[in-house]
Amino acid sequence: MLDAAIELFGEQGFDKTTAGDIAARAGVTERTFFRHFADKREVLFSGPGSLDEMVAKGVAAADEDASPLQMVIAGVRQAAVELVAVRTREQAADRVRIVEATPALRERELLKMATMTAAAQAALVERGVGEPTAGLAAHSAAAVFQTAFTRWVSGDTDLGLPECVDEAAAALRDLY
Amino acid sequence: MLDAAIELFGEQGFDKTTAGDIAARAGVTERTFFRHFADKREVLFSGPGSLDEMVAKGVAAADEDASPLQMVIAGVRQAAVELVAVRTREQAADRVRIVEATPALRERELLKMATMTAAAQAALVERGVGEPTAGLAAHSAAAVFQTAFTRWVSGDTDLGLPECVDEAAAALRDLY
DNA sequence: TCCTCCGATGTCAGTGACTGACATCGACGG
DNA sequence: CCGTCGATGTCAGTCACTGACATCGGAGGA
Repeated sequence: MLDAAIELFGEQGFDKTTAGDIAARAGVTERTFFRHFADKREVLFSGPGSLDEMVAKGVAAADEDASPLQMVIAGVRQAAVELVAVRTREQAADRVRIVEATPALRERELLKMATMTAAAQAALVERGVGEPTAGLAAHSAAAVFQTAFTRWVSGDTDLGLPECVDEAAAALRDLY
Repeated sequence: MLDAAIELFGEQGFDKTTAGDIAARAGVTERTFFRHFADKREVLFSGPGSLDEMVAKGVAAADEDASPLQMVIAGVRQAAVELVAVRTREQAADRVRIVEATPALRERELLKMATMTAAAQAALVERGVGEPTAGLAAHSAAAVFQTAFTRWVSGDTDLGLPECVDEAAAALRDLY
């Protein structure tokens, strides 16, 4: 079903593909499609294991005497490690191509990213960081992740995703 | 039309309000509604003067020998100044209440924010900042703006929006 | 003054995303 | 062999949005 969706989106684009098309290729009914996914876009965002949990785990496991920023960055690095275990760069690139081509999908991606940011913030607060600081740090970490992911997918580098995170984190430090 | 929409969303919520309802209260047809707004959500995001332009203007006007981060923050501060000239805190709070209550609207808001971030990044690049640095700085500035805006709207402070931006910018510096 | 043109609006029919209610069917325990 | 239950199919309906075409009122020229 997920495969059917990715195929069709790749072939004819997201907008030209109806929910019925996807269901048909997957051998089910449109109705069952909507029982599995809240809406048509969600097909592309419902892999196993959410970014949220990965990041939260990473933050929780971060070094005791690290700064808030170091803790969240450890969190997104952890997420990066777990992510490459599930998806190849090739798959990620295909997915990115589809998402970038459709505003509606970009929107959904931003929502997922915001959810991850909120999870990171909550995890920081859990570890005793103040609210405003946690929010700022979480957003910074999200920026690092996004920068790293974009670079990784672009193919301009041979680095793995976690190494790209390290690189982006270093660039962030240089902002000051 | 915009007023009709805000009223109805406040009264019965976004989901329970059809595009036809809004049009009817505004004394026009549903079809005309969709000629003015790309979709139902867009009503809440199509005020006069976009954040993008304000930020870009602010970045362009920033001090010559400022750091990239200082430039973008000047940009969002400029946007803050122009924004309070158009909307009262009360109006902003009403709008926030509606948006927060509806995932679909949160999504759209995130898209607008991302657009602003992209504009900020482009403005930085325009002033000679390197791509990755510009991206990170723009995201940081977006985080500052969001933090400031949230605080301003919350009513926990008597500060104006621009002053909240200053406050958040100071908190960002303290991350290091 | 009348005609013409044009932008804004109304009308209508159609597509597609999603939802609720109900029927069906196959596995599984009793 | 029967009852139950979760997953699926069926069907009808609502609503967001779109394209094609008709209408209408005002600005400007003959």
